[in-house]
This record gives sequence, structure tokens and C-alpha cells, in this order.
Amino acid sequence: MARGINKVTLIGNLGSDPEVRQIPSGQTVANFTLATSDSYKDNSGTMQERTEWHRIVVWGRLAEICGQYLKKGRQVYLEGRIQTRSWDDQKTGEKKYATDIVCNEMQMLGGQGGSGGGSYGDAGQQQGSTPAQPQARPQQNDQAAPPATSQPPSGPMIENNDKDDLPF
Amino acid sequence: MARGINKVTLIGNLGSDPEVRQIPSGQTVANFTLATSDSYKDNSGTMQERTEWHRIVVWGRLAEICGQYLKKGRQVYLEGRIQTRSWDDQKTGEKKYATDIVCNEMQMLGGQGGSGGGSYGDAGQQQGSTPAQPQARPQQNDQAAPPATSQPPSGPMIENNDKDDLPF
Amino acid sequence: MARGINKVTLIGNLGSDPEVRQIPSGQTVANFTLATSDSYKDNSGTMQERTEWHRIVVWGRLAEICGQYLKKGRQVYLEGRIQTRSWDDQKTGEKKYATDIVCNEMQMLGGQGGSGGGSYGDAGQQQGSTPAQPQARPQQNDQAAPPATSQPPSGPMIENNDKDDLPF
Amino acid sequence: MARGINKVTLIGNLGSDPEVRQIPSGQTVANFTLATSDSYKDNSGTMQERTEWHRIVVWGRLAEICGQYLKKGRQVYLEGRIQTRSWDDQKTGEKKYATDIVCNEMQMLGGQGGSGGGSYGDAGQQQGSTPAQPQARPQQNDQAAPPATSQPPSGPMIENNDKDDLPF
DNA sequence: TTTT
DNA sequence: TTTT
Repeated sequence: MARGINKVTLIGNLGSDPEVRQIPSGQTVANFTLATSDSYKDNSGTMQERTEWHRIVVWGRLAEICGQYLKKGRQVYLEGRIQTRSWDDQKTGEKKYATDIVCNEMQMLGGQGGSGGGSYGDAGQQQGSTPAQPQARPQQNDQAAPPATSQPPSGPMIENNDKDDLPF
Repeated sequence: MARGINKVTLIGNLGSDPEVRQIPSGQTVANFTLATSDSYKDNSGTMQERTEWHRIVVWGRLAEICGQYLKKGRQVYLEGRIQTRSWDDQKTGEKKYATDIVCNEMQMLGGQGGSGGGSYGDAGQQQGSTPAQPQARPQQNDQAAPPATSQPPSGPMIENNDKDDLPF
Repeated sequence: MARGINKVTLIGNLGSDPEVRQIPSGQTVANFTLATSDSYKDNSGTMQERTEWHRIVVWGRLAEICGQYLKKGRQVYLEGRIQTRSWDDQKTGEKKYATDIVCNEMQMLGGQGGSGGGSYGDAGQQQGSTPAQPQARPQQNDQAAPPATSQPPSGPMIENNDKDDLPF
Repeated sequence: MARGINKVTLIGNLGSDPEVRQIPSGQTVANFTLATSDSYKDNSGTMQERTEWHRIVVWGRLAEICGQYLKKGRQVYLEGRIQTRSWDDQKTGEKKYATDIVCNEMQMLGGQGGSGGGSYGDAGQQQGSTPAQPQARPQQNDQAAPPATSQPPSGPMIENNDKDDLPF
């Protein structure tokens, strides 16, 4: 019996429209980035703003909802878990890492062209009863050569290549 | 005025003793890894366990407490925020990323050689009123030659070697 | 479409063994109390401890698990939502209120006669996709007269009578 | 050393303008109610909406900010802890209970006549380092005759009358 | 790349 | 009524 808690709560704004795809197995996956900002006083006492960018991954029905209702700039509340993937970079032969937030609950906030708010959660995708979730990441940057098909075709270790070797 | 929430809640076990250091400014920083496990049913319906490793960074008084009381294997509850750092790898010329959890509350759980439990939080390090936090270990790899040391080279079942240029 | 978040995270110790019952509909419900303690400095600067008692309600499969594994004194992690019930007190004719935590995730911590830890969540009982949960509360105090049957037989407004008209 | 976690996360709308007062000690306290709504499927499979009302208490600088910026209807994100007070009702001689959320972080969301959003937290009022917080409005009902005033007599869809001796 |  |  496993034990552990791995939960993330975010409120921020989408940095891009969600990219929604079907993976070969038929599962729907959505990817987008989310910016969370916070303020703090620096050593000289002046307020500073710090923005953190998160890579969001959403599966199943909730992915479809994100694709339908979320747009760049939209403010949302998200819950999920942290997941770090690693792969061997073909070019340099180095091991690379990327950390995603696998989202299992989403709620639209505020205005921003939104038709009001809405709350969505997944039934049965939380900790302790999660269907196997194939690893996925957006391919938007895998332009050039080896298009690596369209998806996470290699299980937990995702081979990533070319140009851009990580985040957004 | 910034707006946003970036919160993480973890319960897991330390993969290594905390490494506590003073940075030039005099600030204390502690680093350790934490494993969170959860169970899920795979597509064939059999239970699977999945372990996620998190890089934890703690500042100030709480870092000292972690250094004093936490040991490899200890079960803890942590709260913090996600923070992704990036740097240019001197060797390959590539941009690299690492995601840390900057912890601002810690609570010891269960036994494990512990003197019982205890709850510790930082006074004034939460969102919205955070003292400027110098980036921890951000440049350690920016030198040409692999400084190697200075980071968590250990932990159960985690092999660390020259190949790896990032996490644990 | 509803919008809102109502989440509670607790780590504490059971003040009593869980009381597990079946309600007429066949649903299983468990009730117990949980103490959460925290320290703070009072105005004179001395540390004080403050204990808060929570009334926990658990439904379905998770209720059965609580009944099986949890005992008075056990340390647990719980997640749930706040729910306040009200009813008219028969004796005084006044409106009464009681606030429960409806738990949808539980994790055993530490020792206390426990066989280690374990993590349990409900599949599909979280916000946004919750099966109708009949209101329930422990009857342990409804000794005397009108035994009020054995359970929440009156929908959302629970009639409560006699002697003790509220919490534990 | 105390151990325990008692945290609440809410997103909802204010049911009333905050009522801000100074208590004799000079501390500022703000009170308001917050509605959180969520949807669920009832036994017949139809979607139902459920609204939960929370009594919010805020102290110090954050109370002043709430008084300045929050208005009835405003959508906010709140964090805090659960606190149940009890007192002896003079009229009936019974023990009464009320559960509040003591808020230590607030963030305005969405529009609603708001000047945008903002994030506010208390520096040093979280678990583990909390200044002694006097109980707010604990005795207001302890007088023989219903003082009535002094408390949230309003809010959307909330009828408040002499019958009620507690919450909103 | 977002937002205030 | 719990726990340290």
C-alpha cells in the first residue's frame, strides 16, 4: 500500500491556448502553460514581482473541457500533482528532466472573455485511484527532423530530440 | 499587485540527509530529496506503485531545524511552492532546467528514529510577503568543469553519476 | 455550472474509534473526531498549544477502510470539505448548527499500533462529481428517549433531540 | 511541540460586505460570510447544486485590506484554519457551537467591481508562529436578550431572524 | 508566453 | 476525547 501526498494548487493565467490531442490509445490530452505571479519585498525593501511558469498536462474528459473553454490569458484554479519526466537527449547524450503538473481539477475564474466560471474535476483520477496515465508532452516544438510521431510513444521515458530540448 | 497561487503539499520520505549550508550572505539553506509514492490501477487493472522524487530547498531558521531533526528515511509533511530554475550548461551550451520545491512549512510525522513529531513554519516567508530569497545552488553547474560536489549525491535507489547533469 | 472550492486538509489524531454504520439506503458511514494541535506564542511571548476538534464523516468504501484500520489515537492525514448542517431543536425550538468535515481522502501516518501507513481516496467523490451524500451524524448521544431511528432519516435537515443536542 | 495541520482553502463569493471592527486591545478584525458552490449528481443522475456558507474571520492588517477591497458578491480565494467556538446560551442554558474560518491569506479573483485582483497574506500568522488571537465576537450572543446586531444580518438568499441564534 |  |  503506497503512502504519500503530492498535491499542487495553482491560480494563474494561461500563457497559451491549450493544445489538445488524441494519443494513439484514444486518450485525450491537453497541454498548456500557466503563469503564477507573486510579490515579495527584496532586500532593499522594494516590492518585486516574480512569475513562475508551469507546464500543465490534463487527461481525459477534463482535457476536452480545457480545450473547449480555456484560452490564453484566462485565469484558472488548478489542482494536480507534480510529475518529473526524464529522457536521454539524443544530441548530447545527456539525461534531461522536465517537470509537469498533471491536473485533475480545474476551475475557471474571473472574466477574460469567459462565460463566467465553472468547476470541473475528474471522477476517479486522483491519488490512490488513478488510471494509468501514459506520459505525454506537447510536441509543438518538435518541428524539424524526427517528428517523433505525434506522441509519447515510449512509455515513461520519453525520447526527446532536436532543437529545443525542454520546456516551453 | 501580483495575483496568483503556487502551493505544494507533500507527504513523503527523505531520500537523503539534509545538506545544510550557509551562503555568502549568511543565509542558511538546506537541500534534500523527498519521495512521494502513490498507487494506481494500470490498464490491466493491477495495482501499480509510482514514486515521485522532489528536490526540496529550505531557507533560514526552518533550514536549520531541518538540518537538526530530519534524516534520510524520515516521513515528513511539507508545504511550499514550485520554482523552476534555468541555466546555460557550459559543456553543451544548452539551456537546462531544474524544478525545486521551496519549502516554507515542515512537520515531522511518525516515528523513524524521530523524537516524535513537531511542527514548524516560517514566520513571514509565505506568498505575498516573502523576503528576497537568493537562488540556491543555481550556478553550481555553470562553471566549465563539473563542480560535482555541492549537491545531493545520494539517496536510496538513486544513482548519481557524472552523466547526469541535473536533479539528484 | 457551479463554481467554488471548499477543501480541508487535516493532520491529527483520532479522539475516538470510528463508529461505522449502514444507513437504510445501504450506504456505509463512519464518524469520528480528530484533534489537530498547533503552537503559537501568546502576547507574553510564551508558547501555547491550541487543540481543535473536528467532526469527521466518511462515506462508502472509505468509511469501511476507516472502520477497519483507524483507532483512537491514530495519526492520520485527511482531506475533505466543510459542511454545516442545521436543524430545529425540539426542546428549545431553536435552530442549531453543526459543522462536519466530509472526508474523501485518508492516509494513515506514523505508528500507533498501525501496520505502517496506507493511502486511500475515493474514486469519484470529489468536488464536481460527488454522488449524493445523505446527511448523517453519529447518534451515539441520542440515548434516552426518541432514538430517532438509527440514522439521518430526514434528509438535509436532521432532527436532533434530547439531552445533548450537538457535537461530541 | 505540537503537531498537526488544520488548513482550509476556499473559493467563493462574499455574502455580505465585510464588517470591520477594532477590538479593545486595538486589534482589527473583519467578519463576513462566503458561499462556496459545487455540483454533484444526485441518485437519479441529475445535476444538483449545493451551496455551503462559511463564516470568515480575519485579523490585523489583512482585516483592514478585506474591509477596503472586498464587497458583497466579490469572488475571492481564501486560506485559513477551522476554529470552533462554544459558549453557554444564557436564554436556554445550552451549550452552543459555531465554526469559523480564521483566514490568513486572501486573494481577489475575477471582476465584480473590483479594481482587478490582488494577493494578500499575513506575515507571521500561520500555523506554528501565530500571535495570540483573541476570540472574535465570541460572546456576542451570550447576553440574555438577543443583541441581534453586531453580526452578518444579511447576504444573498440568507434569511436571518430572531429565531436563529447562531451563524448568519 | 500570462495577468495586475 | 487525541497527540507530543
